[in-house]
Amino acid sequence: SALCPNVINQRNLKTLNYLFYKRFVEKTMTEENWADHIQSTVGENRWLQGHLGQSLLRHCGARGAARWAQRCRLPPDLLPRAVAEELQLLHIQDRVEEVTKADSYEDSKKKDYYQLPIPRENIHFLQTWEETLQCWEKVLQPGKVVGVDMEWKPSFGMVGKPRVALLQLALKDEVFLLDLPRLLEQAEAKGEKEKLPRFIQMLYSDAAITKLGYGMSGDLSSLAATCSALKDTEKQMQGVVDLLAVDKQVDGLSPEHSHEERGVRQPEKGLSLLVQHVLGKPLDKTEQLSNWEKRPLREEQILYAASDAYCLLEIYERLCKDPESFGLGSDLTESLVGKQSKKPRAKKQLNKQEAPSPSGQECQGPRTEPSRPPAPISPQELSVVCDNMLQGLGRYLRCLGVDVRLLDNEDDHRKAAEIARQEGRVILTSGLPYQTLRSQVGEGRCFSVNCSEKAKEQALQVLKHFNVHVSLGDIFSRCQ
DNA sequence: AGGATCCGAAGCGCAGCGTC
DNA sequence: GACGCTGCGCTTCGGATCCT
Repeated sequence: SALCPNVINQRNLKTLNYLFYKRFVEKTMTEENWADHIQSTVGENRWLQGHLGQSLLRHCGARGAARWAQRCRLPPDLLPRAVAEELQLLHIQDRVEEVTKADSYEDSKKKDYYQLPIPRENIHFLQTWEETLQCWEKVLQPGKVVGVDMEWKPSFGMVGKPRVALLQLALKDEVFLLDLPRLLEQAEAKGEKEKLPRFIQMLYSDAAITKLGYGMSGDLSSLAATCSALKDTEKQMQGVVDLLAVDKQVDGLSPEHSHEERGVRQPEKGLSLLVQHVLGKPLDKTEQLSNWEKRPLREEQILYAASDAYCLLEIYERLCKDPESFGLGSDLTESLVGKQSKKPRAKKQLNKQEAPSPSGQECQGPRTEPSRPPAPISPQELSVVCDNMLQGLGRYLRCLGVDVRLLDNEDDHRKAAEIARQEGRVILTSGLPYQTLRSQVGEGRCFSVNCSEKAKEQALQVLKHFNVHVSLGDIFSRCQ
């Protein structure tokens, strides 16, 4: 089967082509990662090796192809002749180059990227059960805050869900990298299959341990695919903070005020961008797409994996310290932990007017005001802008002497916000727009009217809310 | 590539409003 | 009261984005 183009070979050939696209067209893969993937795709399959040789010649010429062929250990007899000849020459030059290679890239990278603040010795790569037990004892303690992340091999053209190849747990002083495939395999051999899943289960379901992640649902679905015993982890988990949720709030409210550098580089996104915002420097993501199933892991991979989990701790700590400066409520922990139960999507609850307040922000709906009634005002002192849905109410209020502005039919809610700001008016609206408008205008500058009431009832509602006292002289006072 | 999620646009039924 | 117009609320769908 190594020689004929059967189904599996065809699929791997497709993957091979895609990898060429990534490396030479999109240019989004480092040499190391690319070589790893190429090797794991082609393996010892001579048919694929032949294809690889030809593709290399096509994409990088005889000289370049020879380099890659050497690196991927392609048998010379399968290479196009021109490449094989270059390969001979290369062997001679190689010695010289090895010396200069080492120092070139070390410096260039660092400094510009987030660096792990803990020494290398404190990153532990765990492959045995005994080591894992020690990790366990340190992690499973009430009050701990743990950065959690996972890595798996990207599924370039492969079928089926990816299996987790590495589980990273970051504590304040050390990071544990669990070689999941290895540990599971070992446990299976010993007939202790449930042990590791149980540990993970305990970690996720313990509300006293704060788990930090970024986009955890993806991690968890991979985890479920890796180990069937962990299918329900997502449902049972407690004490989880997903920093992806924070990311949006930080982004939306204070877009890059931490650094005034513009134009130079902006390709940072996702977690890297969040790290840049909060900690100053972005994350080096070059290892993200590497082959996480290959052992041993390269040093760069180990550092990347550890940083990815550890930076969560640092971000969290920083955000907890002064959440306000990042535009977050002061109750960061609670709100985010609470937010985890995001599954039940707000469906029909909105009908009942009382907006659910998901993260504890006070809502200024019609029913929250009676705590401290302001001094009564006359209708002339109230300026409002009415949603076009509430034209009836608008006219009614106008008759009572209130300064009312009605939206034209083609205007949308942004217009209402604009007018409200420019003319210092309070917005009267209903339903969903209330939620959006409230966030756009100042405190108490937006009032939600119950749509199911008649205009008269609505008007009474408004007058009561703003404590407006209507006298006989006010009525029709705005009419010429 | 492939999977998950988010977000906005579009479609649809319903109901208020104005007009006759 | 019938009719047309219009916005709301809900659902669906596709594109963008992020993850490995």
